Amino acid sequence: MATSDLSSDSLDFGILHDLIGYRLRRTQLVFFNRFAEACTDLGISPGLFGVLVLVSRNPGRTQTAIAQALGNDRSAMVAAVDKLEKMDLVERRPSLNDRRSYALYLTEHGETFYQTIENRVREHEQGLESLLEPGEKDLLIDMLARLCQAGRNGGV
Amino acid sequence: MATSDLSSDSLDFGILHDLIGYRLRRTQLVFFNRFAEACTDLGISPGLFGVLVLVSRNPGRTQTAIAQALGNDRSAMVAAVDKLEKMDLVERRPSLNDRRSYALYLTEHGETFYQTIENRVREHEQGLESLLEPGEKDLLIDMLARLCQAGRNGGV
DNA sequence: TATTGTTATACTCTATAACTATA
DNA sequence: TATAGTTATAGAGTATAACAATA
Repeated sequence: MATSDLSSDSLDFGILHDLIGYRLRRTQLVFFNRFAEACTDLGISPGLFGVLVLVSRNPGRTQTAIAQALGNDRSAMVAAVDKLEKMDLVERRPSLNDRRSYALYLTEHGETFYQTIENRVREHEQGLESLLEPGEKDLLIDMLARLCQAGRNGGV
Repeated sequence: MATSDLSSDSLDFGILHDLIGYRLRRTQLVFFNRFAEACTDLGISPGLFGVLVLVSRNPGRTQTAIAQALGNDRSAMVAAVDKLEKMDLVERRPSLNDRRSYALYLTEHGETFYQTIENRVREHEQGLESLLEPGEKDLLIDMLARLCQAGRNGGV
């Protein structure tokens, strides 16, 4: 194979490298994969981790409340809570004032497990954060939060 | 329904709001949905747009070369190129020096179409970019590019 | 009538393995 | 033997529609 063909040298990305959306997608994929590497032995995906955080910080909320906060459909919560319940991390308790809904709580094991995985996630975050200059992370988070607000309305 | 229950007030996101990965996921979802709104009538998803850009800027490359540049598996390119070919935007030409592979080119219609959609995407980008202060976009792109490099090796 | 949890369903995206024809 | 394109397949992730129980 000659090196003069068109198969091996780097490609021109044109507008792609200047598009926030494209950069977001690629970077988010990196974070997702790195998260999976860091937490796969614990059986927790980024999505499940989000549920754990919200249940930990907001015990007693319903599945729908957690789903709405995370921006997911409530139907997606069923399998997620099923999985977390089978792992003995979360439990559904009958809601006191509304017999249609469950109140979600971390189990005793879930509380200690949560500390473990939150530490793991903090380490994971700090590892990636080290690619930024001091103070840049806060600005990055702030910019992403502002861009996210475009999702709340149709206009810009 | 009383307002004193635990269903309606905003939730505590704990560590989640400080995690770059979580912010990336939410923001990327907003961009994806906005892109879809802007380009759904043209039948082009963000992924297909990436293929169009790379074929436009690098005519004659193979499917595998495009796939690798975009970080996708070769097998995913088959359906993508099939779709773009049915839309008369891209054509597979037999490769001159390797009868296993195809060389990808924009069709004549693809060239004019590409100008249309690139303009559409530029408008879309500028709309979201307006949520940032002047000069912030370049820094954002730069930070995302640095974070992306964590995907090229296992270390940090 | 509206809402909660649930089920069934489907659609996208993505990755893997195996096949063929070439190299 | 290795590679390009292809196919079949499977796994996430996500969304919609409809249902029973309850509000």
